[in-house]
Amino acid sequence: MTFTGAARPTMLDVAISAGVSRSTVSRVLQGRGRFSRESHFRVLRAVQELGFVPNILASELASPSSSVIGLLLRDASNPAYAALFVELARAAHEHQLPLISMTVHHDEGGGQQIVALRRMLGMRVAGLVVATGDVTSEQLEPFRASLPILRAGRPATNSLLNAISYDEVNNATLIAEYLLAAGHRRVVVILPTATLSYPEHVRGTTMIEVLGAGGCAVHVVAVTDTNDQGATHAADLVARYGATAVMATTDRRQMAVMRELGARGLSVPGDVSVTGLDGLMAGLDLLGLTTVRLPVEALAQRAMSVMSQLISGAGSGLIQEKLCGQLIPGSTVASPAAHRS
Amino acid sequence: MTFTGAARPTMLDVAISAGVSRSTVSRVLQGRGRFSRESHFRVLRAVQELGFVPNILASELASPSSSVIGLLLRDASNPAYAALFVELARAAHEHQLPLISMTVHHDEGGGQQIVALRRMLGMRVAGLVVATGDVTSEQLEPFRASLPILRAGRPATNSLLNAISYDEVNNATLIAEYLLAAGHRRVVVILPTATLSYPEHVRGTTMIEVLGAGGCAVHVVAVTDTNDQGATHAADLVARYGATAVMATTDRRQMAVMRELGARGLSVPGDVSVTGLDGLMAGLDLLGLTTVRLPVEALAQRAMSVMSQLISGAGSGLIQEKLCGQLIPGSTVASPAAHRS
DNA sequence: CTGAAAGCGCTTACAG
DNA sequence: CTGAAAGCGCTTACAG
Repeated sequence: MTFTGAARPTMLDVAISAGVSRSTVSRVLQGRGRFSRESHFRVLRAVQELGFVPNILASELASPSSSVIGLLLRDASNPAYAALFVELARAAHEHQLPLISMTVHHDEGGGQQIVALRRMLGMRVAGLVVATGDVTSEQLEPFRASLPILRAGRPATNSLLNAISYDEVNNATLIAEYLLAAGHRRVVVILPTATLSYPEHVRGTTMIEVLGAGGCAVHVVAVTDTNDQGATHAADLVARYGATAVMATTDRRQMAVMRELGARGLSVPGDVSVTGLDGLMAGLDLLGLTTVRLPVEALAQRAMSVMSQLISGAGSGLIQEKLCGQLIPGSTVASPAAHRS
Repeated sequence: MTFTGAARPTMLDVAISAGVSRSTVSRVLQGRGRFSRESHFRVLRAVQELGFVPNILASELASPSSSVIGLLLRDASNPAYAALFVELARAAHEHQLPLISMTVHHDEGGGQQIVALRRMLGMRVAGLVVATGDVTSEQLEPFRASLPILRAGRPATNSLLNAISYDEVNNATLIAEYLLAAGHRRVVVILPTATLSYPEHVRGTTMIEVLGAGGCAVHVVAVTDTNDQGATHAADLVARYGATAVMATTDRRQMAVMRELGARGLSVPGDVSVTGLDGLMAGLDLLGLTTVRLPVEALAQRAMSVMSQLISGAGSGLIQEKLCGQLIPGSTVASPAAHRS
C-alpha cells in the first residue's frame, strides 16, 4: 500500500502558487465577489496543479450556512427501508439537495442511535430526514428548534415533528376488506409486537379489527422475535382451525407462509389464501403476490420537497401527512367457497 | 413550523455555564487528560442543561485525525447495489467504523460523480470505499496517496487501486457450463454494452465464450438502453432460431424474459430454459430462478476488514481480490431433449 | 489539575 | 479588483 497520508494542499498553498491572497482564491473558487481574469486563471491553474480539494469541514465551519442534508436510515435489510433509501436519494438528487446518509442498526441497546444522531447534528447538516423508528421523537425534540427535522415513512406518534408517512391503517384496511370481499370468514393474522416493528403492529391490529368488524373469526400469531416470520405458527393455526386465509404484515412474511404451506403440501390459493403488504419486490407479478403497494416514490418526493422548503425558510406550520398505498390483487387469494366444499 | 434557526450552544457556553475553561470542557468530553471529579460533574451537567452537541466539523478540523469512512455508492435502483449497500453498512458497523454514504447517480453527464467525490474528500474522511463504476479510477488516482481508497464490487480495470470485487468471469462460467451440461446447444444471450454496465458486459461476453467453446450456437441480443431489459428481442430470437434457452446477465432481465415468454404463451422451462445472475431477490426460491448468487456479504465483510487495516496504517501492498459466487440451480432450466422432440 | 494561546482551513466584511 | 484581519468551534501542547 502506497498510502502515505500525504498532507493535502490547503488554500494557502494555492494562494502562494498563484501569487495571490487566500481571499482571492476563495472568491475565485466560489465565483462570488470581484476578481480579475488574470487572478481567475492563475488560481484555477494552481488548483489544477496542486490537486487542491477544499476542506468542506473548514468551509462549512467558517461560512454561516451549511447546505447538505442528513438522512438517518434504518438498517435496510428490511426491503421497505431499502426501497425508501433508493427513492429518497433519488428525490434529494432531483431537488438538488446534497444528501449524506448514516445507517442506524436496529438491534442496538439504544446508544448507537444517539451516536448517529449526534454525529449528524455534529456535522451541522442543514436539515435532517429521519427514516427509522429507532430514533425516538423524544430524542429528536430538543433539536427541532435549531434545524428542520422530518420523519419519513413511519406513522407519527407525536404531534411536534414534521412527518410524511404511510397510511398504514388505510393500507391494512384495503387488503383486509379485499379478503372479506372474497368471502373469507376464518383468517389467521400474523401480528408482530409494537417494539419489534411499530408499522407492522399497526397493520396487524388494523387487519384484526377490520376482519372482526366484518364478521370474521380471527386467529392471531404473535411474533416477538426478529428472526421469526410467523409462518410455522400460522400454518399450525390453519391446520388446527381450518382457516381459509393467512394475512401477513409484510410480503416477506407472506412468502415465508407460502414456503411453509408448500412444505406441508398445501396449495395457494387452492387450499389457503395468503396476503402480504409492501408491494416492493421485483418479481411480485411473477409470484402473483396479493398485497398493497407502499407509495415509496411519492413519499420520497414529498419528503424532499418539504425539506427543500423547510431549509429555505418557507416554513408553513407543522407538516404531517399520510400517503395511501394501492391494492394489488394477485393470484394468492381465491374465494374459499371454491375449494372448501 | 417553529424552526427558529436558533444558535446552538458552543463549547464556550458550556465552559461558562460550568465555570471552567474550554480546555477543561474538551478534556472531560473526550475523557482524556486530567480533570477533577468536580469539573467532570459540572461540565456534564452544563452539557445536559444546554443540550450541547459538539460540532464535529470543528473537532475534526482541529484534531489531527478523522475517524469516519466515506462510501460512494451507485444509485441503488439496481438490486445488486442495494444489497451491497446494506451489507457494507452492516460490515462497517461490525468493524466499528462510522460510515457516511453518498449516492452517485448513473445517468449523469459526468460532473456529478466528481462533485460527490470531492465532497467526500472535502469531509476529510479517513478512508473511501467506492462502490460504483461511475467514478473512474483515473478520477481516484490523484488521491490515493492521501487516503486509503478501496473499490468494492466492481472488477478492477486498473492495477493501482485496492479492490475487492466479484469474480464475474467465474460466475458467468459457472452458469454457462450448467446450461451446457443440461444439454442446450442453441442459446440466446442478452449482452449489455460495456458503457451501460461493465460487470454485465463481462458476464455476457464470458457466457458467449463458454457456450461457444462448448459447441453451442449463440445468438446475441445487444442491449444499449437502460430501460431495455432485452426480453422482447430475446423472445424474438428464440422464435426465429428455435433456441432452447435464454441467458440473462441479471435476475431482473431473467424475470423480464419470463414475463415476455409467458405473454407469448411459452412455458418455462417447458418450452424454453432461462438463467439470470445475482441471486439476491427475496422470493428467488419461490420463483425457482436459476442463477448465481453474488457473495455480497463476504465482499462487504472483506472490504471493511481491509479498510479497517488500511486506515490503521497496517498497509500491506496493493490488495486486489475477486470473490466467487455460488450456482443456484432452479426450476427454470430443464434439458432441451425433454421437450424438443 | 487547569487555563491562555496558538492553530486547524476556510469565509467574510472592511479598508484600500 | 485585492489583501490583512478576525472569526467559525474545536484541540492540543505548554506553562503554571
